[in-house]
Amino acid sequence: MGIQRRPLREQIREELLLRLDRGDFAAGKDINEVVLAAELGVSRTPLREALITLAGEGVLESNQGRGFRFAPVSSKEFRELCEIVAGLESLALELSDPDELREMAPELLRLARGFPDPVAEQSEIEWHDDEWHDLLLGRCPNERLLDLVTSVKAGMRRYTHLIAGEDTLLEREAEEHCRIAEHLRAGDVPAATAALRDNWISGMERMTSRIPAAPGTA
Amino acid sequence: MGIQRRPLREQIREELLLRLDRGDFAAGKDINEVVLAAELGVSRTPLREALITLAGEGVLESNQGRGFRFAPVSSKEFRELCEIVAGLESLALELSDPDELREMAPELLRLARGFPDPVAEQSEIEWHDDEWHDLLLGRCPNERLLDLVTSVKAGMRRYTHLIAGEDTLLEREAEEHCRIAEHLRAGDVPAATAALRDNWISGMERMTSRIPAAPGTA
DNA sequence: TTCATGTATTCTGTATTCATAATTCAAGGT
DNA sequence: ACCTTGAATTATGAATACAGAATACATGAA
Repeated sequence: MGIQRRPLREQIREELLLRLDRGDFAAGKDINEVVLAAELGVSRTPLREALITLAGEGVLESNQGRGFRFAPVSSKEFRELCEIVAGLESLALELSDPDELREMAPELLRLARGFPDPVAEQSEIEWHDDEWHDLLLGRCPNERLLDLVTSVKAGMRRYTHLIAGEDTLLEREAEEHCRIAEHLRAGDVPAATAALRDNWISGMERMTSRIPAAPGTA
Repeated sequence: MGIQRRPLREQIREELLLRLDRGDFAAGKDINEVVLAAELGVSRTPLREALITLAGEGVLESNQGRGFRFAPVSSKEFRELCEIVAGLESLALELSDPDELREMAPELLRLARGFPDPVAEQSEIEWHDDEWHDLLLGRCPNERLLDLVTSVKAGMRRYTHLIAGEDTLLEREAEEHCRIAEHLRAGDVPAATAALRDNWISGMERMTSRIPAAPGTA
């Protein structure tokens, strides 16, 4: 590829999401723009542009005069996000060409089975999960829908690090992925859609207990 | 209410959406930030913040070095947006409390019937339609979902002015709204959901013919 | 001691300035 | 005549500067 020339705001946005994954930011804590800009080696302007973008995606919240903060986690919001993603992903599946889905099923199955690798890195696992879902939706012709899914999932990143080191959760996940892939291989899209919904809803229920109740935990 | 103190970027965003509704902007035409900022009486900074927000919502698109432009309309995108909103609104309906929906049904019916008012203003009609859908979804407990619907609908505003003066379209719309409300009154949420989906899909098909094919029409 | 009030400080929100990429147009060469 | 090339112009992307709101703190009264 040639020299990449992308707006700083996008690079900053990605860097912030990365840091979010690493759990660098205390949720609910105000962001100091000057400090963060200095840390990133950029000026406040593109930083603020990135912050505004993230606020639009629900990753951050902004209050007049008090700037931005990483939105505190709450089981209610997590539930809401899961419901949304479940709806969007199953919609994407319904809009995909059934034949192409069937073609893709073996690959999906292979990926799902190779899930609980020996002792994979945590970040590796999360990436793996994302990749599986991306592959699943890749054939959906509705590009706006795919963008939307990506955007909403960005808002869920605050919750992903909570599953750190939970092997049982991941096994259940892999199991359900297999089931979805099986349905697709059989050409039964409605069943696959239902299984996908279940995947998100049950995942939500498994997670919801480990979300701290009190919002203002310093 | 007290004194309103909101960031300029939000006010600017709304003003731009308003102008979009009025059809002030030629789709596909580049936006000159200096000129527009002067026109609005603000500096480029909050204007750019609003533009970035709108780009995140899909109303605008931005290309490196070439700034922002109102995304050209395309029947493909319109179809995609309709599919998304249909999915999101029916999801919202499914997540609502059936009893509350039934309580609300008479009001919905009343509004739907009062639809094709004598010779209402175009903007009035659009507002009326929005209000009906807002009322329909108002009882959904998933706040994030409602925000998302609002955001996606903002991206559809570029298409609303295309229905100007199409009475038959509006009549069909009112008719379908009645049908949805009837289902809700009967307590049949699945049927209402299906009707809502149909409402969007058929609306899409009715509209799709009047979207100019060529993107670069000055 | 506790609460209220005034002041100082910090940080955001907005404006302005600067640098550089993109576009336009004209001149020269094929 | 047409294409290429380069300078000039224009507009964006980014940095800096400024004004005002929000917060913290200290001082004083009840």
